[in-house]
Amino acid sequence: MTASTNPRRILVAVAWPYANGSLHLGHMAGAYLPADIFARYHRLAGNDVLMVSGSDQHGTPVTVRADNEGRTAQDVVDQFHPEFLRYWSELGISFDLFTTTGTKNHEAVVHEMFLALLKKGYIYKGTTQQFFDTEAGRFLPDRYVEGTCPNCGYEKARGDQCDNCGRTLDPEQLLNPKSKLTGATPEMRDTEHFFFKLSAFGPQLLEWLKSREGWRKHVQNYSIGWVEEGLHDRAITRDLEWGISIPVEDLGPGKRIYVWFEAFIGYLSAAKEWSEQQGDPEAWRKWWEDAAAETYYFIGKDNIFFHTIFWPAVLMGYEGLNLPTNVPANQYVTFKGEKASKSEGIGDSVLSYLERYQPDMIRYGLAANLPETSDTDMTEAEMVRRNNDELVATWGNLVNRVLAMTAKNFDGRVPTPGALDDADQRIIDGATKVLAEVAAHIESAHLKAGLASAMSFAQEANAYLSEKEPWKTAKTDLERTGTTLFVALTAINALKVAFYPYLPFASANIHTYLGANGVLQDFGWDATPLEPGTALREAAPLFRKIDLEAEGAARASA
RNA sequence: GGCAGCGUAGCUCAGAGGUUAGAGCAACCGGCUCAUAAUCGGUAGGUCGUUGGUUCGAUUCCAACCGCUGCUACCA
Repeated sequence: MTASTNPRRILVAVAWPYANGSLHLGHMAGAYLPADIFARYHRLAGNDVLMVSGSDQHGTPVTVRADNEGRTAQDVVDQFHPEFLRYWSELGISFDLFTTTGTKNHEAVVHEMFLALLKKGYIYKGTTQQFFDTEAGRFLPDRYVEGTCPNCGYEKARGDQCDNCGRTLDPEQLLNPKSKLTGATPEMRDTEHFFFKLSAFGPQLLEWLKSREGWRKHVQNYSIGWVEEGLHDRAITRDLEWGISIPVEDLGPGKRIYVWFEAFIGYLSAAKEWSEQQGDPEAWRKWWEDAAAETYYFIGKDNIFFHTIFWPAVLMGYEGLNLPTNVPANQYVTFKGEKASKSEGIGDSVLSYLERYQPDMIRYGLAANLPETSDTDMTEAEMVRRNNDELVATWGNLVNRVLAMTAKNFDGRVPTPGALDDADQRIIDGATKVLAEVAAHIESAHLKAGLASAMSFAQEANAYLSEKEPWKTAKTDLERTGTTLFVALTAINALKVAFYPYLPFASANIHTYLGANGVLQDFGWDATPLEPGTALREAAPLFRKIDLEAEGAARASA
């Protein structure tokens, strides 16, 4: 409806989770929820959004779990990929496609890109030395080598780092190195690999990074600092059996493409896969090749290097595909001051939250405290508090009280307003203003601020009701009461849109309660004026108030 | 060790070279009763991590230090 005549094309690229375990709320807050809020806003604003990601099947974490449990890597993937799909469906994370890196399509796209870069001379062959476990018959990643730290003498230092003194290490520095797989003493062997000529892109990357505007400073400064230190070429193949094959024979068997070199190519292959599914195999080009298209990568802070340096360099080398418009990487959510853990408390699997709470409650709790500029701390009690004091009390109650009064005094129909006074007009204007404000915040990836703007207008609307006291005027002046409720309904009608990216389930309900037909998504990012006389539908409270102690008791006795 | 981000009210977080530093919650006082004992108004609460420096003026800029987090190139 408001779909502009010239819709922007927005690619929302979201981190690929390793299919090696359940996700926790920190993952949601770090990447998936922000991406979804951003995507939902842009769709409603009439832009062409393509939101993609998928399970990362490859990489060490998946094989580690498989080894530990005596299963195949594929078996592990087959367990967690469906679980991820459940999160998205139940939490309302609206991917256009959530695929995996195990598809034929992905392999083909990776091969094509590899060969193109090889042909251009950005990929070359080289030899390195690496520890080899003769008992296991395989090369060992640095992490798989354990030994005594040459710096502090700690005996369980890993090949990449000593956990005791924090020193970064090379595995050959370890005294008395042992394989973590078998305990055997590994030997150094030559191994041949392909390298990506990252060093060739330093100046180009630096110029690009310095010219970015609107990026978060921790993302931009960090990236610039890294490039300024000087870029080294990186091996993009590994001595592994699990992963994407190398499209040339040169290296012999037992080698695969490095997981990170192919994972980010997934953003492109997923777009292509989606296009195939749409019956329009060339559709992806509109997001990847048209320079006017915008690309946003939603990731956690640990992935910044890959998205602001490595992937852009690959794209620069390949040529013809869009570089990131912005990479609004988030910091971490900690739980009671500690980094999210998969084993306890709020760091529990997302599913355990979905069992107890409404998805909008979870979305609100996370969105209100997103780690946009620094790590944020969260507890279950704080999420419940926000639900009760903000979501239920301010927003849910506003909707409920206005609809109830309208049902009671106006037979459940939108009243016809009389003359508007200043207070009325302020709210009517505010309804338009809040949509503009929230939009501006979301556009600049200040999602927390967008939510705060919406909530703040809900408070204004509550204050307006206190001032107008429609429950009193209902006894004396029905026209005045009608005007008040009409104005309040107008505010709610706008807020349902403003809150939609954050609370899609509740907004869909409000849309229905307000007597509108069709789905909210088709009405655009504006407040379609309410038609006096429209019949409202029977409403139920939007959010459930939570008594944490009672819930705790129920859970304890369950 | 190096690099980056952060350190602001009891709690969770905003903010900015300059009139009395903000929000929500918690506390206290008052109003209202339409609403999921929800709401509205008000009061109180901070030497803005520490120490120096630049400046007419810094909590905001700079330096050092302390603390937290991440990265440090074969974990991704």
